Amino acid sequence: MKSSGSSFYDRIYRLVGMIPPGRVATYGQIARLAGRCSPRNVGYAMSSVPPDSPVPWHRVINSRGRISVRSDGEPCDAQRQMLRSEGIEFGPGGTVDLSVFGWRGPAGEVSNDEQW
DNA sequence: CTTTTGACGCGTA
DNA sequence: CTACGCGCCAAAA
Repeated sequence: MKSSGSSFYDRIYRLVGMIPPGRVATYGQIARLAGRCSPRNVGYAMSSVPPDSPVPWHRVINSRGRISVRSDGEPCDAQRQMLRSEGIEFGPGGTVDLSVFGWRGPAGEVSNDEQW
């Protein structure tokens, strides 16, 4: 398979890449699944996500169900549109109902066929 | 090698 | 509901 072993970043990308459409995961969620309980690293990893990475980073938002903002200080409008396109609805203020669109985790995706 | 930063999480006020 | 501070780990300079 692949000479992975890049770093724990690769783990983040993989977890994010397994998020099903119409679902959103939080940084803390990814951080926990990644094995490291540092939500900051997840955000940092996302920001470090190269444009050639097949990682739907737009499906990763903060625990409050809000879209994160970049260093620019303004959230990516495109991200909100993409999530909206996937069937995710935003409440007043741009909040997402994690109780409905919150990703249950790899347990709800792994079909025993997905290998790491 | 050390230091700074970084798309966060959570508790408390 | 919002605002502030602390904690966390890793990568980049």
